[in-house]
Amino acid sequence: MSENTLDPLTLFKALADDTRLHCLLLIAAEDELCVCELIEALQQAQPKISRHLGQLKRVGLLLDRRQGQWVYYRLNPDMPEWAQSVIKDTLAHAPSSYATAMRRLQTMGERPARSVACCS
Amino acid sequence: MSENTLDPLTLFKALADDTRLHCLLLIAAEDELCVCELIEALQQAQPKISRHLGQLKRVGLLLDRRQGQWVYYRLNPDMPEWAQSVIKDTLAHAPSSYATAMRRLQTMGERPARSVACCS
DNA sequence: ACCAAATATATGAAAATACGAATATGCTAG
DNA sequence: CTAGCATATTCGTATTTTCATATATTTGGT
Repeated sequence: MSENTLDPLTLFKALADDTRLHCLLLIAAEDELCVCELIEALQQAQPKISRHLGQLKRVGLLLDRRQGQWVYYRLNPDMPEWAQSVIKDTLAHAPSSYATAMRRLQTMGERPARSVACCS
Repeated sequence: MSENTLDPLTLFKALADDTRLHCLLLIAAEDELCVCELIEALQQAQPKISRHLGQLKRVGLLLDRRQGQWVYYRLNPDMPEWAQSVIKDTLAHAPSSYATAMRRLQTMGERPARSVACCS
């Protein structure tokens, strides 16, 4: 299905776009986010966010799960160690740019309830 | 002159090309390499190598010094901590692809003498 | 079954990037 | 100063990537 081993070039290409990088960093910081939250945080059109999330998923950086009408994305825990380190290092550096998106996220009303699938 | 603070997006864009990534990793592994060594190791045309090295230098990842007819490139020690970590993590992962280039480098005859500029 | 909300995908067009070929620059030797 | 080697840059083109718009899919509610 999706390519198995993530190589450095593929990782860096995936991170070489503003929208993708922000999505990934926000998700890494928040553990899990749904598409509508990313749309709000980054103030970007829905197809744009969705397309980029799709790419990140396809190269093995993200996993998704559907809960009702929402789709939540999280880091793929099977990502190679070194790739996780790269993301962690980048996240720690935390430039102001991504703090802005984070603020929008936190002041966002109506965030879908993250109920851990209880009753199907 | 060159932009001062290296942001994540700029770093990842710089690493999102096969030639640039290989150049950077080889240089990181060898401390310092001249253009002709990279040409040999990567088996790429001279203007191509030169152009990519120029980009890496412009964003602040590399420094160069001229010694006679040769130009040696090395990592910029003033690069932010997190960026150095990213490179180090990637290097440690060392995919087979870049081992090939490394081998070409080591079996390369006539490598210019790296004499630390003694007599000018 | 039908409608609305959330998300995904397809389709060109526009923008960014990379490339080869030719040329320019800088250095050394004679 | 001329020739030759190593490296850099320019230029036009080809390739890749991104985008907006429209459309499809999935789910929940009525």
